[in-house]
This record gives sequence, structure tokens and C-alpha cells, in this order.
Amino acid sequence: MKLTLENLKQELKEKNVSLSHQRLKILEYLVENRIHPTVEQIFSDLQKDMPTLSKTTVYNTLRLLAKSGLVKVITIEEKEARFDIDTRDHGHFKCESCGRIYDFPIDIDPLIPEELDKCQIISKDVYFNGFCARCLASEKEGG
Amino acid sequence: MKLTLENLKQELKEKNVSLSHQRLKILEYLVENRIHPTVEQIFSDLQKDMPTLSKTTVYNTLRLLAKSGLVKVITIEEKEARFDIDTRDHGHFKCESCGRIYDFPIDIDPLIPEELDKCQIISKDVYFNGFCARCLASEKEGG
DNA sequence: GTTCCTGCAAAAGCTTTGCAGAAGA
DNA sequence: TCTTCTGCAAAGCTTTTGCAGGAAC
Repeated sequence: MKLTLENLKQELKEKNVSLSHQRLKILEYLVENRIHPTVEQIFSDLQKDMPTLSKTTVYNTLRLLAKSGLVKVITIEEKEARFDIDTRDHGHFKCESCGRIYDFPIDIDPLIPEELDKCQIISKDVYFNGFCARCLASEKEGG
Repeated sequence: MKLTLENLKQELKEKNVSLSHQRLKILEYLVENRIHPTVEQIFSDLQKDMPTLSKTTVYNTLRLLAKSGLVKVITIEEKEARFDIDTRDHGHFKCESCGRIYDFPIDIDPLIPEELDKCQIISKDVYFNGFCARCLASEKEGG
């Protein structure tokens, strides 16, 4: 299933989660801005078109979407949570220089050790930290 | 190199990090209690023997140890940081029922995709969430 | 008219900072 | 003596909660 706004709206409908104007805009933002934004980013970007939007609503909506399984909370850094509309298994790489978070494909299921066989695994996260190719290149170039 | 207090003290010596009484006790605690404790756990346990210990010192020391590379900060949950004296690559499984965090061996290096070849990876974290064998068993048993 | 949602303000919780006094070399 | 460390208090941030007003059906 592709991660389109239509599909996500349909999924919410099936789960009886209503979509107010604010909620729809936040969902749209997540679909169109696959940058694993923070609450602050979502809030300040959307506020430009919705001056009355409050941060509380952003928090409430993200919590609702996470509870409904449509959004994943990324804890790759200590201070702030980040949000990902793509809930399928994949890895995240955070550049310590520019702050960008990149997705990368990784299938760790074959590596899960036997000792976890008797556990029930609900979510799997792979987080890498370092410096991205772009920053390494501009560092070399710029001095 | 084994994770003994002696080896860790030696490593700090080489890095010119001095070990006060408080710092030594916190380091000892981490070596002897491989439970990925929170600041609160470390503080309240150590306070029993060191009534004047302050939480600030626990924070300061953990930051120092992390900066020195002797401790890893685990962000497997959103609210509180946890600390691991074992900085070698391994996975963490957090049980949502009892809150325990288990270590498990996993070597993801062979799975790192080509697209990250030009990045510099500094740290790798694998976090699983779910229910541990112990909790699943007692649930079945207890009803 | 009833229910649910929004958004302000305040509170809560973790972590950091400022600083004076204490400890140690 | 001089430097470094501790620990109290206060501040800083992110996130949650209480609640009155408003929107939607």
C-alpha cells in the first residue's frame, strides 16, 4: 500500500478517527515533508497558513496518529521527538552536522537471535548517527 | 577487553579524567548493575550509602562518561535517558510490561546498504520494543 | 443539543546552568 | 594556593493536562 494521503485518510476512516481541518493539514504535512519533522517544525510551518493553530493541537494530533498506528515516533535524538509517516521497517541515519535524518532500507529480521524467539516484538528501530556524504563532501571542499 | 572496573579506571586515567569518590561510585554502579538504569535509579540507589549525593553530580558524571566514550546513552524510550556501560555494538529490547531492557547480540554491519558507504557512521543502535518472555509467561499463567 | 476538538494557560518532568562552598593536589 | 568538583537552587525545554469556548453533525 502506497503512502498517499488518500490511503491514509481511508485507514483513519476505518479506525473511526475523524479528521478535522487541523488534523488533515498535519497529516498532509507529514506526507509531503518526509523529513522526520519535530513538533516545532510542523507547528511553525503550518502556522504560516493557519495563524490560529496551537502547538497543543499538533501534540494532540501526533499522539492520536501514533496511537492509531499511522505515525511512528523516532527517538534518534535525546531532546526532541521526531515523527515519521512511513511506519514500515527501515533504518534512520542522523547527520550530526546538518541534523538531517535519512531513511535507508534494512531488513534485520533474519538477524534476530533465537533468544528473542519467546518474546513478542512489536516494533523495531535501527538508528545510526554520524556525518552524511553531503556534509563530508562540503567539509573537504570548503576546508 | 573485559568490562571490569579496573579496565575502565585505566581507560579514564589514559584520558586524563579524574575519578572522585562520587564518580567512582557511579562507575561502579554501572558495572555492577547492568540494567541500563535511569538517572533516577542510579541516584536513589546510591543515595542510600551516600546521603549527600546530588542528582546534579549524577547528571554531570554521566555526561562526562558519555563524552569520554565509556558510557552509551540509550534513547529507547521517549521520557528518560538510560545508560549502558557496555559500548560495544549490541541490540536492546525493552519490555513494555515490566520495563526491563534486555541486551541481545546482533551484527548489522553486513546489512548496511551501499548508499551509506559515503557516510561516516559513528554509532549504531538497534532498539526493539514488545513483551518479554517472562511477562508473556506470567500473563498466560496468571490469567 | 450534544459531542468532540481547539487552543490558551498552567503544570509536570527531565536535564542543564549558575554559583558558592568544599575537597583535593 | 589554585584548580576542580559537589550540590543546592533556579532556569530551560519538551510534553502533558485542565478547561472554557467553539465547531461540527
